Amino acid sequence: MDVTITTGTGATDQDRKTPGRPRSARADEAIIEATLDLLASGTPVEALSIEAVAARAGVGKATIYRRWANKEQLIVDAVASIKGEAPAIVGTSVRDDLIALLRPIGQMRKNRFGMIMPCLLGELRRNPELARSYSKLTEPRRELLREVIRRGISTGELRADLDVEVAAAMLTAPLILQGMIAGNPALEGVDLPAKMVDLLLATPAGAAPPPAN
Amino acid sequence: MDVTITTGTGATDQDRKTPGRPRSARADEAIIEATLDLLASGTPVEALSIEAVAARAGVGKATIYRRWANKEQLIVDAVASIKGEAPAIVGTSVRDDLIALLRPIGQMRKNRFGMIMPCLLGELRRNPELARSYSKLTEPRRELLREVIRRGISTGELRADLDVEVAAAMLTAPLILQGMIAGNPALEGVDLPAKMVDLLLATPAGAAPPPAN
Amino acid sequence: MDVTITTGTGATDQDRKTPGRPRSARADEAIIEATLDLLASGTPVEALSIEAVAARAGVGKATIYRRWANKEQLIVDAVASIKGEAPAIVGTSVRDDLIALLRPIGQMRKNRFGMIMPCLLGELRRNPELARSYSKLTEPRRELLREVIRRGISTGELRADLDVEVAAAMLTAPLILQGMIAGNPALEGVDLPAKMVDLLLATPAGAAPPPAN
Amino acid sequence: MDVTITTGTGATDQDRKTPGRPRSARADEAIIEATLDLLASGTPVEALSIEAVAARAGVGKATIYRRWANKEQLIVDAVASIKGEAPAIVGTSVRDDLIALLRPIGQMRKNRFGMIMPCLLGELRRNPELARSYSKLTEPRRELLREVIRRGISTGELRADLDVEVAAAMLTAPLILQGMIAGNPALEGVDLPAKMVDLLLATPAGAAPPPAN
DNA sequence: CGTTAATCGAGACGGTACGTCCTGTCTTCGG
DNA sequence: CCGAAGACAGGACGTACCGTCTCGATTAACG
Repeated sequence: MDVTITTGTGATDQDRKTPGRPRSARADEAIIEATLDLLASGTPVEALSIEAVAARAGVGKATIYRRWANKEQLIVDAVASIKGEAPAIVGTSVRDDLIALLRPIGQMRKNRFGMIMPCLLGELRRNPELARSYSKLTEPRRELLREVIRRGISTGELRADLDVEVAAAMLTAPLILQGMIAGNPALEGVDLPAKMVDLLLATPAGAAPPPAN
Repeated sequence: MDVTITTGTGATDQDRKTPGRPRSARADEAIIEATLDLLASGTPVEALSIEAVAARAGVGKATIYRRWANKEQLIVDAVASIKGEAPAIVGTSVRDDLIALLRPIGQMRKNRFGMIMPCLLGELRRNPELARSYSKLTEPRRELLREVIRRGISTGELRADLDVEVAAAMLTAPLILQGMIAGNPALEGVDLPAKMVDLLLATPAGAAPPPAN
Repeated sequence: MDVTITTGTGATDQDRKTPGRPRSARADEAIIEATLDLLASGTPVEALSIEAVAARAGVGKATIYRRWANKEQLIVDAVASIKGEAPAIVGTSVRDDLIALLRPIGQMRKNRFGMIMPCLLGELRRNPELARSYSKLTEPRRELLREVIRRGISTGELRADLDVEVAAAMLTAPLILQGMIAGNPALEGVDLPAKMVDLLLATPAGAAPPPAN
Repeated sequence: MDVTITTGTGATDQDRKTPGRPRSARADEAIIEATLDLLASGTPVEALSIEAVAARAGVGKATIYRRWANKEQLIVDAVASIKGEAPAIVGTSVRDDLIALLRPIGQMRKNRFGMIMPCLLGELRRNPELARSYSKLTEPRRELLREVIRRGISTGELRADLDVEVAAAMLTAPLILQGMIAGNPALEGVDLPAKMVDLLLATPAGAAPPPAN
């Protein structure tokens, strides 16, 4: 077994042209599109069948299996393809920047990304490689967050004893949990991002602004 | 079709005894036991088949379907039945209590509860009733945590501007995410519970105690 | 008809008083009636389920199993209970008597007995005891037929070289086959009983009557 | 849902080749063979399960359901496939020919065809199309018989007032009944074919040949 | 410019599991 | 003890997908 499953990116390292008919790009698109369609239209991820994807894409099942080794990888690729939305832009105060960065996480529930992700968690748990590939996907946003935190520390806006990674986790995890999973009804009406950021400020919010700068 | 699926709680509405042979308690146990056995022995939740549970429990499939409408509810009931371990006990300082309370959450990864839960998230997301029943399961521990936080605020150990719910979320969510899902490699060696608790102390850990205030 | 439905346990006809509550005759009737109802209303014999009979009779399944060892015996008893119609009466000439005796056999197709019997053939084939009990059921009619044939031979109306059993078989079998099973379309409009009897007359029908008598 | 179940004849309406992988002829054979094996090895027809056929044939259940809409049609096709043995050949006297033609019918009891057929009668009764297809199967033998009878009438060996169809029915029906169903014990040792044929001879067997007539 | 070889759609293949139904047995209750 | 109700273990039903395979028909680039 020495199959080459190109999985999307398909960086054909070398110039060695494969003989025979090349793979149809239209099929790729149609498959991804069909997958997202089905997921968005309510199909639970675990109940998504390759058969249905093939039918909706107007494609033979083998055409899918030729590209993706299994259902999960297809779904991950499909999800990755929608993840391309631009992240938030940076503004004036560190507090505002953090809040702007965090807010969309809490609203995942409402978009199709939030509908799909929780169902992948089980698979992510079992398949570390997949988890890594997913984490690479979200890395840019996380890096952005870390940078803002670092800036906050250096400007004195945030507590000096902050560990950047720990702070990032404390800020994002509650939102992710709230966004993906059922969440705590006691937090329903609360402006969670602001409240959390305030807890990490060097000076309690509402108090005098940080000494200088 | 007017089936009664009793699912565990078995609230005998009234004293009216149901006619016919009563359901066997041994079957109940055998089914739950078989389910946990299979899950603990590596079967991915989504791949757990009623057929296999029935076979291992030495029970007809109908006996399972008579009690649980679907696989997910069976799994939730099964999981609920193992969750009964007593939570941590309270000690001396608020900081130590919090850490003692949080530490086991981060170690879920290693026990079978941590193996099972992530796979249920998708189902929890779609099925609010199920989510509620699950949340009732974890409520005692959450309440304990909230109490300790409240105590910390009143003694002045924790920041006065803490929202109890927000603080609880910030402390638990990172651990849950780290425990259930792959998590951040940058946090691998870190004593997350301690680091997080320290960030919510009124006075940075190691510094002088709060100035009366 | 003196049906003793005890089929199996049998021997209720003694004075030995059984202790406890006696079996309800209403249940017996209801079960038989329900069985015939279901069969007559199109249910294929092989698809008749004890469950359905019990439900329609308003009786527990165990009540049926207590009386009949299995489905086939229940059906046979049920069929036996409708078989009690009086056989034909004997008249003037042997030819007319035979025809009168044979005609109803050909019309079985139209009554519910004809609907039910063919489905029992398979069972009769495998279960000789059952076959014997069925044959006992039809014996009176067959004996009547043999008697008429014997009379015909002695009066000279029928061929002298007739074997009574063989003649009876030749007269009844085509009608049974035609009545129970699909039958030959070429025989659809034909007055089969008359034609067959004529072939066994000593003198061809329409020719001069037998010499003496 | 617009499935085509080809069931044997497979009249390819047009030359238009169906796309996709063609159906495997080996599977066809294996299924039929397994069906006959099971039936011949004692399985009552009504108890024959598709599951068992599939298992013995080494075939998926779907492969069977793709070809036959239900169990009965599968069985009929299976039976049809064994019925192909050449019928008897014609000889010298009409009497001998008839007897040679009839004898195998009475011996059906002993071969697997005789084991299987009675169980199909119920189905034949309910399903006229099926009955027709079965009757087509036996037609060649019946036609042969009719021909011999016609020859017997024209040569004067058989009674002149015979109706061919009626005579055929009288000769075959008793044998079929005796062969398929339990039958009359009084006929057990009798050479039924010979006895019956003799009754239709113009001159009683052993007597002088017909007087020219 | 015809080979050659991998692609395409379609759909059959051997399987597994589904959730329903029925079997024949058992276990309870109330009469 | 009977009758009803209904749970029990078992097993077949017919369906839906799985992941693989085999078709005839396209496509390119290579020779």
